[in-house]
Amino acid sequence: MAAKGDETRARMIEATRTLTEAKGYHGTGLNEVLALSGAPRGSLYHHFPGGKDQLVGEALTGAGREVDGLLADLAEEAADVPALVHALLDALAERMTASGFAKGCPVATVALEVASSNDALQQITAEVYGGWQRRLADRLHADGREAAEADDVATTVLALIEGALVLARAQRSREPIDRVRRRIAAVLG
Amino acid sequence: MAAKGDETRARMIEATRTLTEAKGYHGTGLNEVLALSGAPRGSLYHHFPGGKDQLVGEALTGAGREVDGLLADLAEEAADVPALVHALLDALAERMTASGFAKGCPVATVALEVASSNDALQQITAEVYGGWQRRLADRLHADGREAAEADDVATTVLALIEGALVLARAQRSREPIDRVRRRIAAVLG
DNA sequence: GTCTATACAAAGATAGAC
DNA sequence: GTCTATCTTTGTATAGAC
Repeated sequence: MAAKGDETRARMIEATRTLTEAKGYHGTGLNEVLALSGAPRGSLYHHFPGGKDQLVGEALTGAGREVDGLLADLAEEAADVPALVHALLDALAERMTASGFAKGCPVATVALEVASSNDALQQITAEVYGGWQRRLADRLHADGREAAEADDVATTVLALIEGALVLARAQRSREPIDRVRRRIAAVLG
Repeated sequence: MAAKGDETRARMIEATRTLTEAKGYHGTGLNEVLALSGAPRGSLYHHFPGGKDQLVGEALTGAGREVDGLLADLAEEAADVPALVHALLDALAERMTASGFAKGCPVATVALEVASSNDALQQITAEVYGGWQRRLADRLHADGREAAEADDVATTVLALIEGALVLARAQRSREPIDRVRRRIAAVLG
């Protein structure tokens, strides 16, 4: 059975995911994390001796794994890659509007903040994006694309999604996502 | 002739642009801005009575105007939109690598941080992106695209560029930009 | 009106009680 | 081993000297 400390630990990571997705690494205070998770102050460095970086790092890898699982599911269900991307964009747009434009890509905000100033976290964001890209490239390759082109297309699709999330959140509108969605067929042509 | 205070003011905005592009709104301290710009401590609230938000706001609008000017120049020089985007991606990739992956999109990092928590700055980032989108849509329309499609394509191109910059900075590699660049013809087809 | 010194709050991290 | 209280630093903002 799961110990109580493990639940607390999980709640702290979940709170960190929510807060860093909306406001980034520097915008998320550990006090906020404790308040949102309901965890007591002293538990923080007990569960995360590496401090804030460890906590945010685990939040990033957790979000990365979750999206990767979603991608794997969609890759299995969808008839083709356009259908996969359509379903993904719908899910992301819904999640974003439901959160009042607080939720977009769970790693992008932190990724941009740490890219040139925090090696440990930069490496984690790089690996998360690399995993998603590979998942898309594999499906494109399975559908008959040559490997090098599958890599180019997968990165392009991922960039398109990430960019649409940036624009949608910046403009507080799902329209950029919908516009990009209408052009997916052309992008994958 | 320009007063000395105006130069100091301009240097503070420039320093803010550099720092917020790399580390975001919350990651940029006013002490850092003062250190990088060489401005004295007391000048800050003299030149920017609105404090940090005014300073960052002016940095964002300045960066927006500068990129808009670049877009206008490229729109005039380039033979077609693919050539325009190629030139833009080349310039952005060069700028990014030359800065050690500190420079990507000058507004994206802040845009993601403030989207759901700072109304004044969110509005500025929304307007900056809106201006860039319009600039691209106008050129597409001038090239013969129907207006609604020009909007869709312009937003798609902008999203693609923004996403490529996110991935490139996260992975500290210009390869995502190069991969996207190779797919531009297909996207605009 | 330009700058130095400082106030006040919040950050991250730790020490020690239980 | 779980939590309370505190320590140090850094953040933004302001007051007052010149």
